[in-house]
Amino acid sequence: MMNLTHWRLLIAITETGNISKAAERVGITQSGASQAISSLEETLGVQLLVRTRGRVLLTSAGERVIRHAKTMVAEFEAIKRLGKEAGPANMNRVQLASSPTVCTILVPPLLGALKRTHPDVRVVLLEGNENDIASWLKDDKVDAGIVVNPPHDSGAVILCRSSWVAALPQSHPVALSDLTGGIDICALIREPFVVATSCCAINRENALHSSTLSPEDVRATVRDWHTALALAENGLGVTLVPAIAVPNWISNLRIVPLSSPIPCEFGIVPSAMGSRSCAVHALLDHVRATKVE
DNA sequence: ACTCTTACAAACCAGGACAA
DNA sequence: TTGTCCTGGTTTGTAAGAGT
Repeated sequence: MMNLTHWRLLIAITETGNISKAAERVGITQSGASQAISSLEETLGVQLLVRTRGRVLLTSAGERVIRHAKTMVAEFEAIKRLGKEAGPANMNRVQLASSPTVCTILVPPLLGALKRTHPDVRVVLLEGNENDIASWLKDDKVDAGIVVNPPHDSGAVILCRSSWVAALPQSHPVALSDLTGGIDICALIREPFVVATSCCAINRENALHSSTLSPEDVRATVRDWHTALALAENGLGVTLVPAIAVPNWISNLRIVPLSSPIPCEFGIVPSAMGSRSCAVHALLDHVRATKVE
């Protein structure tokens, strides 16, 4: 007969090197542990441990068995977590990943409106960079994530549409010129440049990628659009950000649309786990029902 | 000799399976 | 639903082996 206690005990013995301590750790008596291991060895028909006075060691068969035992116990713990996460307390919970910049811009109004339409849905926000968000979505660590220009096959629901705009210091020679009709991105990339990668490092779907152009003189590469704007405001260079990322408090910058507009979409992408969650569907339905700007 | 650790046996208990 | 049987685990007591 084998059960999880046997495997936990075996793992504990290899970690403590001592049957008595291992027994204490898994909550059985020394005698019970000794008998349990003997029973395990008898059932498997192979010796798993070499008992010496100072230390109990694994045989080569034991080494092979313990690898499977650890997997088994880990899988069982994962199943338990799954049950806990799917329990009544978490049925209406959505873990939503987002970059700090997007959290600032899009998430507060989204959550405010969601609270009115779906007061029972509880959103837990997780801030991370774009790599974190991609990894969390892939590994089902979150239910959904906000992604810039999500792939069409990702099941994303578009939360917001915007377009890229140039931000230039007020005193910049280009900013002083006639920019009726927008600014040509080719002219922009010859200027000292602040590159903002926020949310765009994964699929490179930023304005520069869309235009297949590279700035000639990169003065800084930052993640946060607000940081890029602050650097531009202080004369470090020009930058490109989505129009919705430009806050009201910007005063020393001239914000100019591109002469050839490059669109930018923000979508909520559900993870595999999230796509099976009622709460995530409620969130996505709410976004679908909301008029996208 | 003493201590520590492990192994073993016997009695007992708890829980599950099953039949009535 | 209840009683019986079986299985697995615990406790208690004891013995053996090895280190100090």
